[in-house]
Amino acid sequence: MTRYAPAETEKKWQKAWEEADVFRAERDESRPKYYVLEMFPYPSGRIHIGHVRNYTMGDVVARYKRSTGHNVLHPMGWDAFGMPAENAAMASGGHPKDWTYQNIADMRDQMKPLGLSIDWTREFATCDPEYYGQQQALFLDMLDKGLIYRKNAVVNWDPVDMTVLANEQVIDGKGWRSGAPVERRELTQWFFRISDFAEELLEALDGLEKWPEKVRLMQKNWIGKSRGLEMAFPLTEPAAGFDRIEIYTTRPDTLMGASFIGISPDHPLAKALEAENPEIAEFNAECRRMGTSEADLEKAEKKGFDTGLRVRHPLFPERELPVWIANFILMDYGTGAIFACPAHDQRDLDFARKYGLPVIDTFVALEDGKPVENEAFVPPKSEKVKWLDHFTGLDVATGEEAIEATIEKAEREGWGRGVTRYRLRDWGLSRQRYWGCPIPVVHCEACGTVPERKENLPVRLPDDVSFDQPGNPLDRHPTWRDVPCPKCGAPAKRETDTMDTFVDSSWYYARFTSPHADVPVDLAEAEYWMNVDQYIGGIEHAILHLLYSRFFARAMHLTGHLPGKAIEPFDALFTQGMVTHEIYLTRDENGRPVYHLPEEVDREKGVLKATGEPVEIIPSAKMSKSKKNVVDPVDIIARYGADTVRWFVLSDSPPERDVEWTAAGAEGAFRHLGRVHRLAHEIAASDAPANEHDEALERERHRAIDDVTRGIEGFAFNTAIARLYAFTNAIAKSQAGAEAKKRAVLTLAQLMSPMTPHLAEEIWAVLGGEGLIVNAPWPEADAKMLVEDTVTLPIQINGKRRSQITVARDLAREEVEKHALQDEAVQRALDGKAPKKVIVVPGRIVNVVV
RNA sequence: GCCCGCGUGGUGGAAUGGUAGACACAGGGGACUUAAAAUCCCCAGGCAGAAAUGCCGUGCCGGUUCGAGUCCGGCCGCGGGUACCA
Repeated sequence: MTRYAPAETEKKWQKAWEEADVFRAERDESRPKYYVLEMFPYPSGRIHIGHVRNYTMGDVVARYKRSTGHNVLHPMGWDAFGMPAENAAMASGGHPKDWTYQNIADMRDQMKPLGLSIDWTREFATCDPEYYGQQQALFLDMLDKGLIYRKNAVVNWDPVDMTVLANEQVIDGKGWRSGAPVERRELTQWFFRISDFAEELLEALDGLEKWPEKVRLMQKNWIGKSRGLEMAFPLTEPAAGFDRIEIYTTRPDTLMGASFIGISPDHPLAKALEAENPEIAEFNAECRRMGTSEADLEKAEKKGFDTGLRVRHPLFPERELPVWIANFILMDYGTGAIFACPAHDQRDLDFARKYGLPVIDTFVALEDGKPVENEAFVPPKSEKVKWLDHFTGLDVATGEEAIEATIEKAEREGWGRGVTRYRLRDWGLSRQRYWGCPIPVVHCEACGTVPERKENLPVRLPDDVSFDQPGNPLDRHPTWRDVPCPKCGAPAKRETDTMDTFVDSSWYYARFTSPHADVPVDLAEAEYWMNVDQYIGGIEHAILHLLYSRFFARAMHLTGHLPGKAIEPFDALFTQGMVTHEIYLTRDENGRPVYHLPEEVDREKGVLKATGEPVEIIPSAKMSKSKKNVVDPVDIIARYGADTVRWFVLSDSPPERDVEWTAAGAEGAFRHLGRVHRLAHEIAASDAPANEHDEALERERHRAIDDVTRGIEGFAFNTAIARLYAFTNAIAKSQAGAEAKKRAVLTLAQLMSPMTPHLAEEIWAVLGGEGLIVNAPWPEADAKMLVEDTVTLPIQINGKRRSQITVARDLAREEVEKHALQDEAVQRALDGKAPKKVIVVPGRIVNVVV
């Protein structure tokens, strides 16, 4: 008998699929289509176990849908622009392009042995000029439609390297290479008007029924619709050309608790005051000496500066409030100015206590309402509270009621307007980097900003660049940068910023429907293939990538590049958990982390093998190359074969949950597949006659079909596999005849085929299945074979399981109760008394309360 | 800080509000073998007990319910996102 030898058989079946060209997807109106897509990878150079998990899940869905008669589109490509390629070029002197294409070749070589049912004829990389040229065409059409505009925005500026840093490159407020404290600096940048779509993107979330609730909730909160009041506080004396400060608040009901006005260091008034007051200039400069990330700003120590200016409270003209510049107020939200109500906002309270500002209660709890001391009183807006002499006359009311009453009063009296605002900001797409899609515009002194002509697309990245100095090499590339104006022909300069890589990944799913078209998307193909029926990817993309894609699909529709049906491009979304692994780090002389590979660390002693230096161990974190905690699955594939790895990653954990990676257990998966292989050969050689055990095995076969099918449909791959273990055990133990066993093993092979396609083909061939299993229709369970005549019910006494009874499946409730009360354990517990209550849940449980 | 998740045996995990620990991994015992490997069989949450069985047990505290791992409230811990990592 042949041993299970995946190294040989997996290649053989991959060749058979290739020769039959089974995974090529062609438009075919006569068959229902199914488009399954996994989030495409960044070509870091090595696949990691998270990729394997992601693509195996997608492959299970793709293969299952194929066998249920669908015309399946299952493509693969590369999210190939981005910072790591430039970092590699800076570190080792190569070119981002060479690095990227080499990585793609390497990763493709690592992926192919997995036997994924991918239509490789549709493969592309976002750094292919054929792709990014079409992206430039989309940009021009969107610019023409008014979906894109320019404005100033802040970036992280490294004053030593004289370059813009990504948030990731700012560590503890310092540039990652120079170590210099970063500054916030304003640049003119391109923006998508995504905030114009805030309401629509919010409302459409309700229709995404096949998306996880948590993702919809995250997006809802991110869009952040709020109802509030816009109003102005007049300055007691005009200053720096301002006579008032416009604020926006979602809690106008607490206006009488206002204790000061806070403005952002980037507020126009704050900037104007810098010219007059060197102390303010210094304070603002200090505030700007930090990164731009929201997390950093919010977590930074709260600091303020009293401008000395005063405003008059519009409702209580006798009250004057001081105007402070505060580092925690963001210019991007609202108007960049707030009124602070320390009694009902913890951050305001901390600030007030620090600077000795008043704390004025506006409401207290209904029961034992006490004034605020060191903890702000912030009940839910829907909770009734006792108002203290409220200006609307309310006494006991909820926050919501008080807000509405305040807005109504403000509008009636003319000192404020109720407005709806969104937290969502426009999407800045400019990046001051080389390795991205060039923004196809030219800046002309006479004509201003001029779009490139479409016939000149793609605007190709120049190859002759170097990364031996910091900054964007496009800025110092005269023959690429200096071009004639497309409009007037005068000397002009190309835009040297490139696009955010999120733009690349916001439409690749549409490009896959016609990857070689000479327009961005062939509408006939998109009409057939869109939408993506099942999208699969990491939960870390729950907001940005998915929200940008939803916006971009709408923008593409408005510019005629997608049919209206595709404005929500992903019908169903599954967010897989991340594969995590320990991180090992030491610190350099400046306290900055230095990461180490697992093999460099003595895990037992917690030290570096080479130096004996102690390492910090972070127990669990997302795998990332920069943190050096990526585990390479290639060795395991080489050792056990693709089917074992596929089986193992699916069986190991529920797909939506994060998993700490450990290879322990892969061996067991391999042994099991070997067992299935052996079982198939034994049964193929058997001629045991039909007998009385056949029916039981046949019933088990139908139950397995039913359970596994439901497991796959519901993304419960781990339990589907547990069921397949049980089915295998049942076949092995069964004494049924050879025919019944053959039927069972053929079904086992089919049920396993989405997970372990090579082994399934092998078994199918051994047992004389017709053609390739990949082309065989999915087995169907006979409902009649699934029902049992009797059912065993647990009996609880006072909610604790004490006994059980076996009764006919359809026995009446009263009869079940009667039987249960006869039970010995129940009799003992009752001790002759009548039960207080008996609960019978038919088919499930009996609970006797004594 | 804010938003969203997650927390169950030695380990991965299972469980429409209804028998907590399915199915595995690691482990222990046994069969086969000269031996080993491979394979097959059995055991296995904790405590007490020879056993029957009893008590305890799903991060912690409280609540709803005949019944809570599951629902609600409050904590603790961990993870993701936080708009220039992808």
